Formats: sequence, structure tokens, C-alpha cells
Amino acid sequence: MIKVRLADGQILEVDKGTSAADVLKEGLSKKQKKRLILARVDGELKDLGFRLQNDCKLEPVFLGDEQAQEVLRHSTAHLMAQAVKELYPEVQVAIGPAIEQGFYYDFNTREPFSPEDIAKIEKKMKELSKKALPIERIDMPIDEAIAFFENKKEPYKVELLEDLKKEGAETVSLYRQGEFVDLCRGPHLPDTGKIQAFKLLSVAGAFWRGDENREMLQRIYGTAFFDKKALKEHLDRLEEAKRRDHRKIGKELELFSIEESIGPGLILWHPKGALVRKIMEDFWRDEHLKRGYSLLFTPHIAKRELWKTSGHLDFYAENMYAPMQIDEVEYQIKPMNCPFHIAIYNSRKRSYRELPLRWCELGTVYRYERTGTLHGLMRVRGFTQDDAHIFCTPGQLDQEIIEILDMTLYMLQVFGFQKYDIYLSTRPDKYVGSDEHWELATNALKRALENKGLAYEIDPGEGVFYGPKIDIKIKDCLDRSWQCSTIQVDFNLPERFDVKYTGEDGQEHAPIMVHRALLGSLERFFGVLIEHYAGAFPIWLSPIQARVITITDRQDEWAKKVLEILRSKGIRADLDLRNEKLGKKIREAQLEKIPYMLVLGDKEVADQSVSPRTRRGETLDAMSVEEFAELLEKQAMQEKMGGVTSPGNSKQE
RNA sequence: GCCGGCAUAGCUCAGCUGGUAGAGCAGCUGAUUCGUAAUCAGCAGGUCGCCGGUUCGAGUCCGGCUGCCGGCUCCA
Repeated sequence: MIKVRLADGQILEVDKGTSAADVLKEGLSKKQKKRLILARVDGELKDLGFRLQNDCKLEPVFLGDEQAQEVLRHSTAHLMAQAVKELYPEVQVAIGPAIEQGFYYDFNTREPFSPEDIAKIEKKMKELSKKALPIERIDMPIDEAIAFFENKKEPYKVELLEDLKKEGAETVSLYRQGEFVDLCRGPHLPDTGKIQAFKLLSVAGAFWRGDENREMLQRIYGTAFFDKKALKEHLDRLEEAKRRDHRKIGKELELFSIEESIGPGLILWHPKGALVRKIMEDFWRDEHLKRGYSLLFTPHIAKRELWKTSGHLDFYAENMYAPMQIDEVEYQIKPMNCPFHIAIYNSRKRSYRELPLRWCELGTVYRYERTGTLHGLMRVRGFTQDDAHIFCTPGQLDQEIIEILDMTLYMLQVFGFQKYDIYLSTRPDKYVGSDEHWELATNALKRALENKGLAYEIDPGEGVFYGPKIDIKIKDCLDRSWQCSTIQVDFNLPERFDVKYTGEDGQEHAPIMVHRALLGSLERFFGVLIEHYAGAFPIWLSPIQARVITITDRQDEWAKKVLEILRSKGIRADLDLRNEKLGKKIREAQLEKIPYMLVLGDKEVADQSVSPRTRRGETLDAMSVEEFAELLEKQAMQEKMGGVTSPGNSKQE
């Protein structure tokens, strides 16, 4: 007999080996029984059929349980694989896990799946769901399982099992629903009838085990929820994400373009995009100067020899553009700014009294990225990093990191981002630098994060070979994470370039070099910004803050005067004098997501006023130009101070 | 780079099974002088991404290239 503690605190004595379902179903209504899908045993999700072996805490898990969503999606992946096998028996199954937004399953097929195939598969899944096939777990000795899948002609499962065997596994679990049997750790829902709200979303190629030297499989992505409403909301979110796509908005608002005649991954910043960039840059430079940084400018090319010294030709060559010969000497375009900053450091002897040195540059770099990886502004070949290098003594490291974190969070917040994930990447297998240095630097990063009270995850072994790092990833509207901010300690370059300072003791010491970018790159950050605001930038970032709109040509003179006053006050305004109806002018300004429209009719001319309308659709009482300018400036200031989101766009569109 | 899809006017898109291109918006011209999301009329605009092939004939079929899209891999 074992003791089972139930959710209400009651303790039951049951036979060892009793199934969780048997205990849990006791006293449940018929309705509740139907909704019971899993058991939580000592906090861990288990199948209902799980046999209780020890004293434990046992709770029921019902449909809709948030933590069970992953199980639902995993079971849906199995359901999809079952459907595929029933429709196309010759297809081999690979793996099919639940992922953050849904699930996928990889298949090896002779013919790739067409959209019609996907529709068929989805239909089949619905049929199978209706049958409410029980999903049963089968525990099997590993050799038996290998034989089983060999017999079924499922080589991918065999490969997985053989690896499990090498790792010392003796038995494995299989899950069966109808004719379909899959290797799986589980747990799963009790039957396929519990899978109600799902949708297959896309097909794509994916390498077997993520290895580009292995064969390419067909991956079908899908998602599943406990109820139809949640599914619909999710699909609506995906639609909204499409509407916010920075590539679409970038074109509509004439912010930037990428032209085939120029080259892939190379960004043309159009006037409005360039203006936003200028505002971003001004803010960035001001903040850096405020915080004791000095500004640098460095060239775009350097002698090949420099890249040899830096080690880039050893470990980064495939990302660099080919050398060009100038006066018999080979030059190469920079993929990074660091060696230039070091050259400035090394231009003379440095004393400990000068440290820390904080040098920043909006440095444009070029990296060869494979064509398939390019993505709008998010992944490009030429981009401007908001780079900085800090040279400091080991004793100064903690404080420097804290200040960098502080500044990063401040900047992200001003731009309107409160949500991000923080990762601390530690020493990889291959690395340079002493263990002592690694520990010092890793601890400094850790202490800084803790000092700021920031939650972070450790990415073990994911540091760069030259040092540990903190990465901050911003989430975009599709919930894709984009690495923007990065703080990296570098032990490699100072050594390669023999970077030194003279200490208090008169001896030469190696400074610690910290490499950091707050926004990451202006291109990517701009892309994230566009999607974050759906193009309706806060007032302080808007390329056009106000548009002066006349009703008839009788207001032209006053309109020109208004524009002049606004511009003299540093407000970014323009003028629409066209012979069009007011409604059309409003509509166009609205579609351009201009925060304020200043409507001028005969009334406004008579009392020398403006009638503002916000892009939200609110009309304000007429006021003087000066009053409006004050209002605008006040709002822009508030946005920057509090990082508050300014009035969004009106709902119509 | 790999798998699949796509490429028609500045933009968004039609163009059935091959018979040598069409709409809306934008642009230009004119009329209209209008109060908070599209005034009306006219005009102009395309070697159908590029190269080659099949065919009496190719936007349409086939091959190659370039670019883009969804992913994989890789990264700021």
C-alpha cells in the first residue's frame, strides 16, 4: 500500500501500481471525468494511466490547464503523424515535438506536401479526432523497440533509439493510437477526441537533426489549443503580425527599401526612415556623451594584415567580403569595429589613470550572410552597429557592466520595450583566456544582473570563444526573439593586439575589454520598432509630427505661416495645400500615421488658430500655434521620460 | 547554402486548358473651393524579373540564372 495525498489534503491508501486515473476519477461527476486529461504527480504531468509506485501527491489536470497545453500540442503532433501515415503509408516519420506556439512533425517524403495535401491531412486529423481513439503507453525493452521500428521501416526512429541505447537507456516508451505507434517520452492526452481546436499552418524543409549535411525532411507546422476561441485568437494574432510586418509597413510608409539593382541585404534608407534614424542616432549619441563615452569614427576598410592579427581571417573569413588590391596591398571591408578602436587605444601608451575608457561608434559593417538567412531589416549584409568598447581594469569591471546594463534598460524603455529575455552565456568548449579570467568575467556579468534584480537564463557553453556574454532579446509581434543588446567580455583581442596600460605599480597590465551594443544594429532595431508600433511611431520618433491641412485655398497663406512657426520651434511638420477635399487629406495623413493633423479653415484663419486632430481620430478644440507646439513637446517629453506608448492609430484599417 | 513556393504598370492584384496584356490606387491635365478616413472627367504608363529552349505562335509549357516569401542552418 502507498499513501496518496490529494489536492484537498485528503490522504488515501491505495495498492501500489494503481493507475492515477482510478484514484482521480473517484468522486468526479461524469462531466468532470470527461474533462480529466492528465495527472499531476508530485508536480509533474503524467498520463492518466500512470501507475503509482510510491507515496506521492496527486492532482487532476483538466482540459484547459495551461501547463497541459504543451501536452495537447505534442498529442496533436502525433495525431498529425497518424493522419499522414494513414494517407501516405510510405512516408517515414522523424520527430514531432511541441514548440512555443504549437508543434511540428518532420517527415521524409518522396514528393513534398502540397497545400492540398495539408488540407487532406487536416481533414483526416478531424476524422481521427472524432473517433476518440485511446492513446496508450507501451513500455518496451530498447532492443525490442529497435526491432519493432526496423520492421516498420522507420529508419529515423531506429537511429534515435540507437542513440538512446548508446546513452544507456534500457527501456523506452511507445505510444499507440489506433494503428499508429510512435516512440515518445510522453505524457499524452488519454484519447484523440480531446484534440478539438487545431490548425496546420505551413510546410517547410528542415534538416534531419538540424544538420545541414543530412537529408532535408518536410516539416509541417501547426498549432493547437484547448478551445476554438483561443485558437481563433491565436490565428488573429498571426494575421495582425502580418499586417505589422516591417517590410510591408516600410514600403507603405516609404521608410526604406531593398533594391535588386543594389543587392540583397543592403538597405536604402528613404527620407522618412532616414529621419527616424537621425532621431535615434541623436538620442543615442547624447546619452553616450552624458555617460562618459567618447565618440569615434573609423574607416570601412583596412589592410588584410589587420584582420590576420585580429584573428578574423581564422574564424570569421567566410563572413567577410573578398579582399581588394590597392597599390599592391590587400584590403578588406570590416565585419566588426573592434580592431579600429584598439588601434586608437594603441596609438600611444595608456595609464591606469585614464581607465575606464569608453569609446563608442555607430559603425557600419558588412558581413556575408547566406542568401536564405536575409530577412528585411532584421538580417542584412550591411548594417550599423551601435558599438562601443570599454577598456578597464579588472577592479572596474563590475561597475562598468552595471552601468552598461543600466543604460541598456534605460534606452530600451525609452524606445518603448519593457519585455525582453536575458541570457548569460558561459564558457564554451573551445576558448581562449585563462580560467581565472573567465571566472572573473562571468561572475562580474552575473553580479551585475543580480545587482539590477534582473531575471536571466544561463546558456551554458554558448559564450563566444573569446569571453562570456549577456544577450538581451526583444520579442517582436510574431513572438520571434531578436537579439539586439549584447555585452561581451573579450580576452582575445587585447592579447592579439598586445593592448596594455601602465598600472600604479609602473608595470604593464592587460586591460579588460568589454564589447557592447545596446540596440544591436540600427537596421534591426528599426525593424523591431516598426513592428512594435505598427508604423505609428511615438511622437518623439515620428518623422512627421504634424501635418498642416487646409480646407480651401483661402487658408494657404495662414497655413504657410503655421508651418514656418512650427518648424522654427523644431517641430517636424509638413503641409498639404492640395486641391482635395478635407476628408481625403485626413485619410491620407491618417494612413501615413502622422500623430497630429492641423485643420485650417476660414474660422482658424480668422482667429489665427489651428484645430488639431489626432491620428486616433479625436478632434481637439482650436488653439494657437504656440499652444499646440507646447502640447506636442510636452507629450513627446512624456513619452521619452516614461517610455509610454503614444496614441496609437485609429482602429479603422 | 538547403527544401518548397512566388516574380505581370510606381503600389495591390486579374489574365481559364499557349493565339502577342487588364482593373483599382498612385502620377499627369482639367473641372470642382469643399469642415475631420477616398469629388468628377480625361490622359499617360508594361521588351509580363533576366537568358535560353519547345512551338506556326509563349505572360502562359520546359531548363538555367537573379531576386523575394515560408522554414532549416547561421547570426547584430
